[in-house]
Amino acid sequence: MTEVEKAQRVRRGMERVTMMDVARHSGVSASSVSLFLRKPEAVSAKIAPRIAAAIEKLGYVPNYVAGGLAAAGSRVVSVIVPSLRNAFFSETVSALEKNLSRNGLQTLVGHTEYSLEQEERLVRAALSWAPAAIVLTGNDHTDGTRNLLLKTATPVVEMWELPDAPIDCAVGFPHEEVGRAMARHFIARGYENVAFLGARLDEDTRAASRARGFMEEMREAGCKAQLISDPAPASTATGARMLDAIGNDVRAVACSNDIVALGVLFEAQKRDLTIPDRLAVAGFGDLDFAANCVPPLTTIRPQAEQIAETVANCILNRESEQRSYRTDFALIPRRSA
Amino acid sequence: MTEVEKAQRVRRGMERVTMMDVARHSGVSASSVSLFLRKPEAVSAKIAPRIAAAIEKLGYVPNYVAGGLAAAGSRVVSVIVPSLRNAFFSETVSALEKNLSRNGLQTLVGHTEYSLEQEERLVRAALSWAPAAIVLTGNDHTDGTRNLLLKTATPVVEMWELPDAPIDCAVGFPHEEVGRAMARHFIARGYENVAFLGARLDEDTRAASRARGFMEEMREAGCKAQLISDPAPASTATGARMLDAIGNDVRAVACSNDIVALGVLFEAQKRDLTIPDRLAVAGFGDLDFAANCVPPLTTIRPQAEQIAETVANCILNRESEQRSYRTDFALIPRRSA
DNA sequence: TTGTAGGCGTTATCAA
DNA sequence: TTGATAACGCCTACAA
Repeated sequence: MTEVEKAQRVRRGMERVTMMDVARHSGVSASSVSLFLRKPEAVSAKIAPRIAAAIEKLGYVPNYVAGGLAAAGSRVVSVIVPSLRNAFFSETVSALEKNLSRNGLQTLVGHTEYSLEQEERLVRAALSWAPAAIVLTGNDHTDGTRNLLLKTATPVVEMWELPDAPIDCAVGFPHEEVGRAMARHFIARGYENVAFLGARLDEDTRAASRARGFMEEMREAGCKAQLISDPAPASTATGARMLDAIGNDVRAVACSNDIVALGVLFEAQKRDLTIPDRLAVAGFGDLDFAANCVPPLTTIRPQAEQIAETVANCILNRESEQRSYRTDFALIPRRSA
Repeated sequence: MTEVEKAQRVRRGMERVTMMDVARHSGVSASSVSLFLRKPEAVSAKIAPRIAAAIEKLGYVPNYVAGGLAAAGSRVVSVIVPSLRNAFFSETVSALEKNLSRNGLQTLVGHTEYSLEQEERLVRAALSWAPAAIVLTGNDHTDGTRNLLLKTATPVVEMWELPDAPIDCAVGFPHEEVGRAMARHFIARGYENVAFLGARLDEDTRAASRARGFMEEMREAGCKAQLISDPAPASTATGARMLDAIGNDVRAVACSNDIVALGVLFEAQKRDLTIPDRLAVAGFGDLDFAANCVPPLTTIRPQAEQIAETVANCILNRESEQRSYRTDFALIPRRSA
């Protein structure tokens, strides 16, 4: 069979250019090719260019599947987030991918749509790839997920939250404290009748923690605080809708996140409620628009990049096991509250 | 070695529960276990429960790496997008993942940050996983990428755009027409001095196509149209900044996308420019806030879900090769323009 | 219906 | 430095 014929068969998916083909073509053994691919300097200057030329000519693409099997462990990291549509997580995944790919690791994403059962299914599938690590969001998992993960040797990182009993590593910050910080900000400004507007709190346990911290701190300060909750996902429409549910005498609202807060801003504008004089508004996330909207939004900046970097470090330097890393967050006061 | 000992070794990563272990434990052969896993009904009612019990007890997780090698083809689909931070693509990836995982396919994402060289690297890595398919964004690729993909038997889908010469399948819509549609809308409303505000047009070739279509249609109608371009990524800040660059007599602006348009809305509000009386604004994307902002935003709805579904179909029904599928888009007129 | 044998394309271990 | 050889864990014939 000529090389042209082989190329045709390859294109039709009947065959595939293997390391052995490269070896034959350059007159060396497959092991030398393998060695060249992993440590080019370990092979003599005589055959290196021959191998390189053969790879180029034959269009050889290494097969990581076979490599992973032989080496007992693949170069993929499985990242499981609640939703990619959520800016926090798409940003985290984005930053994580950047950090990992720099080190030759690839990212396999899954999203749970906030379902713990779906998460378990994804974890099971992820484990099937013998990944270099598994990254999960939060600390709320089914028993099945937990058992699966406790039983495996695969490094596990839980992110965006700090569990009391981490499965392995954890990177995040305490959301209750975020809620408390926002509450103290409100108290300092003299807002004594306030509300928390929460979207999908049953599923978004991090937002629920923020709500809890906020409510507690407020009540401990003797303020009147009500918790509004909408089962719909966070959106500007949800924010606008929740504004209907609060009493006329509420002076300030803390929102699930900036999207919800933006909805409140718009709705307030429609109703001619002056912000912050008539109603103060705060969000969470410091998304792109928070600094530019009218008025600019008081919010909490959570440092998604720092989380991603720390997670990547956890995975790359495996010496540091079973540790929890706390990342920063900062309250950014702006004109809206 | 007792089972407890084995479990310990597994946890330490020294060993792994294989199909053979399950087979031994349930007193059948490995092929029966394999068969059970793929076609549970093909195995006798006698041994099926025994196998199931052993899998459960041993915590067996199938190894897709080995499976993929033996079956010559893995169950991953590699999806490469410019950026996950961009709502269009995170939504597409999200919808795609949903459609694919329903059919037992997993999603491997990569993002290029709008670099064609990075895309080539990602394609090379993707190919190494012997994926079931590769999904790319747009039709602008390096020669290397194109050659790599032309040479392989792996199905390729280009999405979000309709190339003149697709590599394999393509799913999307013509962005020039989107720009023209927006221009016609402006013309119908009597806006005769207009501008296009483009973010990162050198890299975002789809936005550039929209800009081109818009400008051409406008000029063909004898209107005055200027093209503003900012090298920064699309953001509200970029939108606000670009508003500075247009002349005082411009009556309407079409934006790269809704985020940029939102920035314009905010900036206009700061300057007390009434919208749409003093300045009409239109976006692209129909993002969450477009219907709720003040005033609501005239925009183009691109149907990311339809794209994702069609791409998934292309991958799942391989009979339909080398076809281009055109997806819908619609101009949504709202108060801003 | 169940079991046996061979092979998928690499990597790791040794010996030369 | 290089090359032969044995895994890696599973799937797919084929045989029983």
